[in-house]
Amino acid sequence: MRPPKISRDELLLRCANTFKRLGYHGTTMDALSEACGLTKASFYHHYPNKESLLRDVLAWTHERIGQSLFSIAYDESLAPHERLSKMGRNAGKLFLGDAIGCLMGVVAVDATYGKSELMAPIRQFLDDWARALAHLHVPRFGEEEAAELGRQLVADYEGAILLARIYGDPARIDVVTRRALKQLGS
Amino acid sequence: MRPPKISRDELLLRCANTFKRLGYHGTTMDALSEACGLTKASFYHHYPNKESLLRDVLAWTHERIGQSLFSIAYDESLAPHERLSKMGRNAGKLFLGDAIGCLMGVVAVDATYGKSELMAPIRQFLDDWARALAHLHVPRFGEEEAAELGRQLVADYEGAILLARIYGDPARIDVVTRRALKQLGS
Amino acid sequence: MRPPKISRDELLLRCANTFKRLGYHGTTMDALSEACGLTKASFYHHYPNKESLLRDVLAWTHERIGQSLFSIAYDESLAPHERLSKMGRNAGKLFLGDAIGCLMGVVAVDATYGKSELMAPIRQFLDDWARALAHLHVPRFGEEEAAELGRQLVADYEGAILLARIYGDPARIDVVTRRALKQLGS
Amino acid sequence: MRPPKISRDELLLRCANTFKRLGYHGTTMDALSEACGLTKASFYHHYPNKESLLRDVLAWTHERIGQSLFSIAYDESLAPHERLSKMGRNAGKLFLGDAIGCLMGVVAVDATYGKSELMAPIRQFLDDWARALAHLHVPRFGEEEAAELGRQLVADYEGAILLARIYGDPARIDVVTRRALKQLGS
DNA sequence: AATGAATGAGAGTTCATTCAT
DNA sequence: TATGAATGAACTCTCATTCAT
Repeated sequence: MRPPKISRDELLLRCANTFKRLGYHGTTMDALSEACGLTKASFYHHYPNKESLLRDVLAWTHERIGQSLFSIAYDESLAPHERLSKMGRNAGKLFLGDAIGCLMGVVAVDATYGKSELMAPIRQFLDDWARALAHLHVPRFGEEEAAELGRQLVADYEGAILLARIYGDPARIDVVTRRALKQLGS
Repeated sequence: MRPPKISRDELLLRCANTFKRLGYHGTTMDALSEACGLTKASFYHHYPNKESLLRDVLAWTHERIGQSLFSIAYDESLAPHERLSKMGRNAGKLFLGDAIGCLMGVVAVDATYGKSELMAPIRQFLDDWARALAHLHVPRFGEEEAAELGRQLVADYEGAILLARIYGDPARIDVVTRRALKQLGS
Repeated sequence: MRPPKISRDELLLRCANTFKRLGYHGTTMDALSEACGLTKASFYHHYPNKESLLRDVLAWTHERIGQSLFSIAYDESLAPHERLSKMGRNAGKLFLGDAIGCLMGVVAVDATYGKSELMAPIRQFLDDWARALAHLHVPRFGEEEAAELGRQLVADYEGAILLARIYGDPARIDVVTRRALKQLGS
Repeated sequence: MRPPKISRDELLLRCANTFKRLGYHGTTMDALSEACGLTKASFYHHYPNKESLLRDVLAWTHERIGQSLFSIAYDESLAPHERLSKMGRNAGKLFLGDAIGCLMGVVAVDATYGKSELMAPIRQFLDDWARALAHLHVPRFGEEEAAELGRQLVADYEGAILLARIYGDPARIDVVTRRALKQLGS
């Protein structure tokens, strides 16, 4: 048996980028397999269908962004505003590259209203993100208000990412971070 | 000659809602014609293809929201914070109903990256919205800063609408309005 | 009741030209009605369906070409070679104009093998033409050989018309006439 | 990997015959795929659309008839009149079988006037044929007159094939050969 | 007779998925 | 695992024809 031409990680990364760029309905199995350097039939050895692939892509993306972004919020070796700043910088990278956008937001928009079970993992992702951002605000605002601020910041980031995509202008994302830093008080 | 089964306005409204709910790629001509109470073939009597329909739907939506939302910003008989408040209330209605979401945002996400000419009308819509919101902030913040605040508010609203869609919770949109009112100073 | 916007003759002429240009399958009811300056629905007041229209178009064309072309062969006031020459000149006109081609040949090619009842009027047309040309050769070649020469000449003309269409070069048709004149002996 | 149900050659032959029988507009993708023993979707695995298929069918037909018909003209081991006779016999076979007709002529008639780029390969085919026939007449008539005779003979053959199709009488084609042999002088 | 609107049947094409080597 | 071939279902769009004023 030949070894796989592509690792699971590489495959998921490339598929995530493709979904992010084209949306769920706009992404064909051809586009996915080509992005992975496989033929369509070979691709099906890795995933039995488009939806189960998407599920894994969402989970993998959650995991990846959890480690490289959300985790920063809990790094007690840095001051809250330093963590927030670092998170903002990393967000800039994660939501750019290949195509501007947030996979979760993109999928939420065009795969919703018909496949509601896809919304659960997306909500979990956003909840996790909100929790991380909230954590930074607890010292200054208390549990309850921090939770609300976290949710608001997630919405702000998603809005900024969407506009960045539409205008082709990544800088819009940083605006959110700066406003949040001011609010936190550096 | 036989009377039309549906008026142009009614048709565009229903199609707009369908696109908003299912996205561009997720919307089939069958879905559109059924939404209008027509057969697929009859639908083509009104529009020659899906993309030209979308173009008209976008223009019509811009026009409609321009009149019912953006115009409020220029009603000098109200104080700025009253206008902002009214705009927020109307936004709540316009982006709900049938499906939570902003047509422009939805289309931008799943029809982008391939049909860049569709982005122009979407940007114009967002620019118009930002200009209206900016107008309210000029007295207090001056032209330049107001412009920036307008753009930020649009992003905030879009983010809130997206999260409202994902969580099925329309109240998220009001949060943006309240925050903006505080910023304006009532 | 309004008077018709178009006479029967004018309608048949325009439809004949359209069929000649686009072929039977390539001609749509839209093309036919537009050629007649009518809407599609109005067109159906004149003819109930495409095939019965074609039947009339073929009959009318036969009649028309019979009078302006075949009849020349029986004009005993001219010498045979003069009649042949005149027929050649008229053919040049009849098979050009609007589109190079012979309606009968065009229809035979793309409406055959499926609607064989359409072939009968086409054969009658060609038989009539062959008879006319044969008539010119009887004095010199006798009944039997003349009949064969008539059939051959029809084939020669049809071939020349086809090539004239393909190369966009009407002159090809005259070559047949000149060769026939030589054969007849002027 | 699964073996193809049909070879490229077989596919092109069957499609050529189908186009020849039904014309370009009269031939549906269903008819083509059925002729090849494939489903419509499978057919698209071989050719991406109807027009590119036609292009290949024309080129392949040119190639095939070039080898089995035109090449005879250049076989210097036979006397010119023997070559002409042999070409006539082969033509009889090539333009019969499955349906009487010349693919090039059929396509020229019903795919013309709108897709002029399809005419180029058809003209090349006819030019090649004319050149081959001309070659046989050079010894006796000289370059220039031979060229003209070649073109005339092609038109004669096309006319005869058309009439053979209309009357269902293949023998009409041989008449052209006999006349040409007499002209050449045996 | 004229016409804008409507429509069932199909045409060309794409897509997610399966087969067989 | 890899892959060229195959396919049913669905999708966008066209066409001949009918309806209703």
